[in-house]
Amino acid sequence: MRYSQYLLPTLKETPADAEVISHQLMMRAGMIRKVAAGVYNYMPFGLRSIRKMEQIIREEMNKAGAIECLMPMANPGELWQESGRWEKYGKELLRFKDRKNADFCMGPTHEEVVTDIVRNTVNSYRQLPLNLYQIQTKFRDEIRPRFGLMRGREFIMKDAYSFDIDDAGADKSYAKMYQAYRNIFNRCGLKFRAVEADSGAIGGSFSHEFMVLAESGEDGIVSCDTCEYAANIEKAELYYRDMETATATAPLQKIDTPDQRTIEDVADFLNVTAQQLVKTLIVQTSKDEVVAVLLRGDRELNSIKLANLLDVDWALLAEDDVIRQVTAAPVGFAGPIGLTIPVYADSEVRGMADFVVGGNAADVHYIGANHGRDFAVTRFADIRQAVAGDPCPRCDGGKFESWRGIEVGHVFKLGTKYSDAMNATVLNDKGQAQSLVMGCYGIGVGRTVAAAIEQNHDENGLMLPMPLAPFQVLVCMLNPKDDEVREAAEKLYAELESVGIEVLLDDRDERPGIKFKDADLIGIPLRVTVGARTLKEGNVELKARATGEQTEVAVDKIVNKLEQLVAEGLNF
RNA sequence: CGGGGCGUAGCGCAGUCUGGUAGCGCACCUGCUUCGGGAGCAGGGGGUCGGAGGUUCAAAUCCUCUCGCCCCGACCA
Repeated sequence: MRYSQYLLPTLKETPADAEVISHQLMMRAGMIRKVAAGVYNYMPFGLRSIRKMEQIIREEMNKAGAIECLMPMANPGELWQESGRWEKYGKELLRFKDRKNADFCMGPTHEEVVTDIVRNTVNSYRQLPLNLYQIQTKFRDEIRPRFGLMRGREFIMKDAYSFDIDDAGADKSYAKMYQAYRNIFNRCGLKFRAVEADSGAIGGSFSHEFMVLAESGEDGIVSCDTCEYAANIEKAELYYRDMETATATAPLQKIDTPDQRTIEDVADFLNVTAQQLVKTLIVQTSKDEVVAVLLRGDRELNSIKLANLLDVDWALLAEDDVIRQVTAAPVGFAGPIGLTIPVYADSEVRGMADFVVGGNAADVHYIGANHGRDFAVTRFADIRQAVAGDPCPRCDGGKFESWRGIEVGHVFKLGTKYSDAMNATVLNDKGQAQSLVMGCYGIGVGRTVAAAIEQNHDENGLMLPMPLAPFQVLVCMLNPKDDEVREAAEKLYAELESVGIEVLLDDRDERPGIKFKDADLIGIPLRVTVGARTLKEGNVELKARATGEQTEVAVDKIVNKLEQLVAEGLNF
């Protein structure tokens, strides 16, 4: 490709609305342009990386035995009504009507459609296992799209769905996908971790997320410093193997705490640490229950764990008027003593005695409070947010480390949730109808490219690894008006094309400074500079974008050298 | 959904408080010079100031409504 005839609109300045580095660089390098909030054009240069990502995914999926198909973006509402998600999915599901006033939605994921395919075309266990995948544009009307391709509303996703006759088969399908995902992200040169995750709105029983490690990641992850355990912070289990129920030693005492509402206020006022306080949260659930939740003063509630414990869709902190009604006190003085609603306490609270709690009255707290003696706990359970330093639930002595990650892939074991709801059965070897056991597996294509940029850039621009780079080699023709330079660069360009190397020839009539700055910005892994200075010696200059390493190579050796470097997939 | 901020040329911004008929840098076009890390000089094109309504002799500027975009929050007890 000739730069002079290509559409590669680079920006000298960072667009004002781009916050994270991948978004800024994708804009500046002319890879994407925004059309609306969370909706982007893939410009020619960016599309090349996207397509490479897709191809890596496609190859690994095929190798793992999955079969590519393509389902529609516009989904009939009736399929979603059948699964129950038409009501349940919420506002992220973009719904609309066709001219006959029939319900439709833009597919945010395709369990319904793929289940419909399989129930209509697969009748026997002999046709299983089956894994169908597609690489397709999805639409989710996100509350807050942000960070360019990182969280768009419209985005390209690879989604795969496995169908098995039984759990054991589903486990095998899951394991294959898990391995395929490892291969995919390894091929992209990404630093990532597979972590245990909450299965969220898609539903199901078990799942892993593939997290690319990056400061800008939206997800918190913890991993054990000793064993293999790693999990999304939403899911990370906490288990106290030596925790004993604490015994009360102090008497319960009511004390005045005028205007001391927050944990910090109360701790300071009583001259104790937050660890000696137990905070009482009033929580409202999707089933319209109100419960109290007890946590050590410095801990945070994990509302996903709580929702799972209570078997509800969501469990959120109650509105102020509900708190006032339940506690008969102003907000800030809730406590477990005398409450009539169920009280759920974090496991950690079991080991606490003689603590401070709110008094359910204005300006009153209790000290010397004890569960069992002063109030009853409906149930102790793991309901708090994990933090660095917490004990590992899987091994003895391991401690959590924490970091940020970008979720680029997610594998779920779904079970029979959708096949039951949509009556997708096959006959088993005894001739009986049996629900299919499903799994689903997604990769955010654009997000993975963005994540790769988060991990591979410097202050001058992109440094995408060879497998994802839009081109493999940039030939930088300095001063096209110099006949010798032009002819040498043109010849090199033609030769590289003929051996199948993806080459961009910068034949623009621009000053060297502009060409070098653009070269660094767009970050093609290998740059060959053809200029009068080195050409006199019969050489061109070879520079690796990622390392900055630079060397002169004879004109008649450069094609071989580049072929070799590209084949190795490495910057030298 | 709540809070904050911003919409003026392709990009980055000034002008808005204090109303007087739109400007700077980059980019773009023409010419000359220049040519190994974002050149110089000269000339030039491009904006219904997000939209609608209102106040006024006069509105980018003041008022009302509206649309779009960005950020933060949605864990206060």
